[in-house]
Amino acid sequence: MSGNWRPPSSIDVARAAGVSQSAVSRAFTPGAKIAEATRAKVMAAAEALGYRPNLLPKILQTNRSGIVAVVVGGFYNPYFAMTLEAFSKALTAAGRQMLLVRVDSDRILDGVVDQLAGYRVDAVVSALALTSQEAADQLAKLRIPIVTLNSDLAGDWIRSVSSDNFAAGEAAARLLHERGGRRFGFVAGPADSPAQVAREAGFAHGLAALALPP
DNA sequence: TGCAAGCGCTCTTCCTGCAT
DNA sequence: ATGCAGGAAGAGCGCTTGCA
Repeated sequence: MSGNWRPPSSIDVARAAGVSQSAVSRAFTPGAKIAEATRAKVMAAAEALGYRPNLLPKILQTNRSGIVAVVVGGFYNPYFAMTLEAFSKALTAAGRQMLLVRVDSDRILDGVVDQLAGYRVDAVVSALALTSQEAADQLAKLRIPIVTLNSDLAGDWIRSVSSDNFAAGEAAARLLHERGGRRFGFVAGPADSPAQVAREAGFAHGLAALALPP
């Protein structure tokens, strides 16, 4: 294996086919005007060399990669796997590709914003929450839309699917009380999870409203 | 159909200023 | 005079696209 090896470029194909590099580009561009004979020569040369167009320069020019980053915190939850499968099918059907990014945190994706910006992804989808305004601003500056869960941050480039965790906590306290419960415990989730904090606060508030000890 | 500009980034080369 | 560090400038990457 030579360290200097590189895949064939459009220039290599052009040289082999006896046409210009731009003719090769047109041959691979759907709808571009090019004589059938020229296209056939280009395709034959491309086949012989094993040429496949490099998408990176296009990303360079258009600033659009066609890639949607999906950020996950782990695969321990079967719900994530099911969601991923459905999501990747939908993306493929829409002519997009999926970049799967795993972060160490189970709840917060702020730490990978730099990385995502570097890949020039078209959008970010995550079940993790975006918690810092700084990270949100960075994505907004690059005009990268993000769809996330349970983020309080708002902006033109952020869409968040949220549940009212505080109200859910209150409702849980009320329901348990209605079913005859008199002494309550709370099995808490991770302390750095905004959803967990809101649920716990809502639960405590619900108990207080019922004049019950926490 | 070909030429050439331009996209954003990295790497290399060249130049300048400073310390020894 | 020499060596080093830092900054500026230019080349190169592979492709698309406007124009001739």
